[in-house]
Amino acid sequence: MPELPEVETMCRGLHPIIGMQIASALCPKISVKPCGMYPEKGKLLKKLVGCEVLGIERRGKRVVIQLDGGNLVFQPKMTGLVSLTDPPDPGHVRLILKVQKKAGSNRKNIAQPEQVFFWDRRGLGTIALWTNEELENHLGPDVLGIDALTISVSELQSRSIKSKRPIKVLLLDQKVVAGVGNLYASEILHRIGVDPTRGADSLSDKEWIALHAAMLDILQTAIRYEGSTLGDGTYRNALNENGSYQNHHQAYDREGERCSKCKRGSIVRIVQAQRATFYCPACQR
DNA sequence: ATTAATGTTCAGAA
DNA sequence: TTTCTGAACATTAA
Repeated sequence: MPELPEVETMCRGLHPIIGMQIASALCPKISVKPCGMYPEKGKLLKKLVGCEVLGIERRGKRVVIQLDGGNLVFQPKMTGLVSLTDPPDPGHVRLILKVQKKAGSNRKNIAQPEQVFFWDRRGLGTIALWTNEELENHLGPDVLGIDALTISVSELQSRSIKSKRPIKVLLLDQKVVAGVGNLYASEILHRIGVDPTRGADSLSDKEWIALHAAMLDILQTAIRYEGSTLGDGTYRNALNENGSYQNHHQAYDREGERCSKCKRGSIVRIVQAQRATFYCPACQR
């Protein structure tokens, strides 16, 4: 399920490895197909060994481990998980990095992690080692940005306003704004009472302002709750605990339930661009 | 036993 | 140029 809040939570959980060194890198033998890697597996693993972890950063829905040998970029897609604790099961671990204190480091022995793993049940996720330039080339403007520097209303509006695509579908386009996922797109539009099927070009200035504010508020709130752990429970925070924002969803996965906002309509499920959308036809116009 | 659905995104076609 | 479709993959529920 990794959307922005879940990826942000993963990144925060990785901070203890900053300053440490990669002692070894391996792909465990598993019965399912290996996940996508760039460069190809052998080269990638070799390049990682000996690198020092300089920092951790979220870019859109990607986890970036900054190394002195490049940026190690994980794209969790549907079911990926980057963590220091135990994976949900051993059969879908795609990469293990053993980490150690750097020689000569004077770091105290405060909960030194021993390994980082990338677990991905479906295996749609990817791992890439990119230069700074390659990383920048793959970036869209982030919803929350570095150090919570957010995209502005005018920037959001100018990037969207010419499009006739349904507003819900447009919010999922990572080239327009990076970080909004399927679940949170439904929540955002429900909050501001806008019908997800409306063309992006039909929104008023006032609605763009509301959309922008709701987007930031919902995503930041979801980060505080460490994301949403859905049905199959694959997503966990750094301590291997479930997120809790799923308890605050107003629309997503609430088909048939009474709308919490208007108390009149009930939530319906439709399909847009082959993805589920949940909304209240009574109050989202 | 099939089929549909699941958090994402990319290439290629329309 | 923009927008839509299918594919990548594993698993569970209907």
